Amino acid sequence: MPELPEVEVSRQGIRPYLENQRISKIVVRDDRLRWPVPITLQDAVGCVVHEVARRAKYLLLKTDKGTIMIHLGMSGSLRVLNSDVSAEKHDHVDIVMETGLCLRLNDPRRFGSVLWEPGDVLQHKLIATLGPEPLTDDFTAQLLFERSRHRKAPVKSFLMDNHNVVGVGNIYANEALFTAGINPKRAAGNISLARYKVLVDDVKDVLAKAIKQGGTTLKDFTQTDGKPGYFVQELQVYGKAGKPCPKCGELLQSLKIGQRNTVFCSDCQR
DNA sequence: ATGGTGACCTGACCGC
DNA sequence: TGCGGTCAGGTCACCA
Repeated sequence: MPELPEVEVSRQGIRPYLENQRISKIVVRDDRLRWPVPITLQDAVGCVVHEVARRAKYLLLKTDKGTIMIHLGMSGSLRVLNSDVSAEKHDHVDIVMETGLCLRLNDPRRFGSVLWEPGDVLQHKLIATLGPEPLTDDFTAQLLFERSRHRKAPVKSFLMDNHNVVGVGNIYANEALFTAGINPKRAAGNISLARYKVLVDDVKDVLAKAIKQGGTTLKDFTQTDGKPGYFVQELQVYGKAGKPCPKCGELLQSLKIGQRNTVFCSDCQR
């Protein structure tokens, strides 16, 4: 589920229940996530969460002693509920607040992670080398253009590479390249500045729109039914191989780029 | 440095 | 009903 929009929607959803509240207990039912959940995570107990931030797809629960870093991987999701609600399958970690509410991570595939960084979280190994946030002014066509010169990797792989820009996952890479009219196989180094301008605008548009719409589905993070999820979006190409292109009617093609399913229109995307 | 691949996991789905 | 194969929204480590 999580691409950047869902992570941001999750951040907004959990924030009111965590900010300025003290952590009273952390329950780790299964520490076998992408990286083992560290024992030091318990250092967060007793701390007040003063900010719920986000960097790339990491949610950052900041305290005076350090930061809890949560990544949802491919299948993770978060809920806020009363801590006495019994855990279900794949409910691996609870961060229990003094209010009696807890943040509960469910992650069937265990590709997610929960880590503890006592120092500057932006210097953490997994975060320090990341590219700019797509929804800030740091993400520019000029940057993509310069970074991509002499690169022969497909533009789709280039766009999904966290070192160039964070938070563009498979769905939105497909969507943005479609909207921008760029063939996903085209070498990144072979795309003009003008076309990167279009692409950057379209990446921003599609992400912003998804966040906005995702927000509307998120009625109440404390509900136990209906997980806070993504919902059906107006996706134009993702998951629609073999169907007509929304622009020209030609059938959408699919192929694998970097092991990921890629859908595009061979007429509209050059 | 770059780019391509395997690996980490579970669950849903499809065809036999 | 069961079994095997395939696929899935991420991303790091490793090798040529």
